[in-house]
Amino acid sequence: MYLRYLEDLDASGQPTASSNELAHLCGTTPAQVRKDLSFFGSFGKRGLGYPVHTLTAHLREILGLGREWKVVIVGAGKIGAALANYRGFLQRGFRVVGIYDNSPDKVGQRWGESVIRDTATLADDVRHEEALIAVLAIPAEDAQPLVDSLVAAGIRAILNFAPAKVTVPPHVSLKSVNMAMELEGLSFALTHATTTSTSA
Amino acid sequence: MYLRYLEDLDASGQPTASSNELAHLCGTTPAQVRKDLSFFGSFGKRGLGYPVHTLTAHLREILGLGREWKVVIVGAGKIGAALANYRGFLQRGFRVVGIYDNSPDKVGQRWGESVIRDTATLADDVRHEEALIAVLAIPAEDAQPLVDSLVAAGIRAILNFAPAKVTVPPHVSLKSVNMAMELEGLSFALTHATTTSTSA
DNA sequence: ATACCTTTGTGAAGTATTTCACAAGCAACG
DNA sequence: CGTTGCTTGTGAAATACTTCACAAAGGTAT
Repeated sequence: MYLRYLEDLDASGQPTASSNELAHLCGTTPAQVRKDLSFFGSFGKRGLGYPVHTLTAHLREILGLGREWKVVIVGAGKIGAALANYRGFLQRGFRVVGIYDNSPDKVGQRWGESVIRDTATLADDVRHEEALIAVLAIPAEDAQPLVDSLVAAGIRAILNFAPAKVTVPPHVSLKSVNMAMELEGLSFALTHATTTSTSA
Repeated sequence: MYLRYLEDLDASGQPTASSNELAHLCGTTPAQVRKDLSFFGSFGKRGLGYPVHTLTAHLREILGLGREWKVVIVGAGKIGAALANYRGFLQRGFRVVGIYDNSPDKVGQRWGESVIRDTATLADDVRHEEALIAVLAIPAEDAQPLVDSLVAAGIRAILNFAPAKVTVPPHVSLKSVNMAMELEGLSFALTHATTTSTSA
């Protein structure tokens, strides 16, 4: 989150930012900002604040964005299309090396520079290309079997958009985004609206 | 999260579930399950566990899913399409009452049962229909102005898929999903992979 | 060079959350 | 109908996180 706002500040040419300023941007407190950043090192200058450009570079490094990550997208539906189109990935070092689907209608279609491949070849491709990250945008019922084959093929992280429970062994990182669950969180907030305000 | 797994158990006909069982399903601990549920009431039977069907109903009520929420989708791109297609919303009481876009090419197109309307009419429609939830799937630069007009029109909750910072007044709930940020979290986990395993 | 203003980095204090551990409740069985 | 085995609900303990508050710097103006 800090990286996001620091990039904006950097682009606007601002040389430094105080914890107070970052806190207001990020919706947190100055003390929180200082504690968070101090966990990774001592980046600021007293009396002046944090050097925006340098700190941005440090955070990128900390997040592991100094290298290129190969990503496969599984599922050439609407969400898969949205992800494949999203320029933000490449900008941040995530290179989509393949888009997969198991429908014969879709396999072979051209999407931008890439051609949709058959999910049957996914595991071999992952192994061969050494792709470490997979993004899943497939029906719920296909999720777990596919995850298992990806894990067997050496995948190391999975971003799951399928509305399904998936489990992975401890050495694989997993993050699930469930749109229905997000809306339910909002429903809860609305139902119990006092002065309570959710954000971020 | 509990609701998700309880629904599965309910569908499979299982009459009760212990905190231990729920914990394993949800990737948490039995004590955590009991503390969480006890916050809202005393649902379980000692020696037996929690009654799956009853608890499911209780959680739905707690989450505010006992009513219908009117939702507008703004942005008829790929993500908007994915959201509009998603059957999960209706199943959970979220009824999409309108899909909006500001591109003349898109306005008027039919998508399933609905026709894409012009964003220019959005604020009036929200006011008139009394839609309380908006889902944003639009370019980053359009996000804040649109949010402001939605807020002025009486929207009460926003689910934001635009990769942009948006701010809302305290009486409006906001949840943002940023795909690049999710991937960066995975990148961090991979970069600092020791035995550390992220999940959920 | 000195005084003064600003802002970091960080122990200590204050909150919040999670885990422990166990009494009390319920069902089943003989 | 008592005994046994399992499971909840919950105070208390343990752990984690956030905020406070202030000494130590860095800059700036005179």
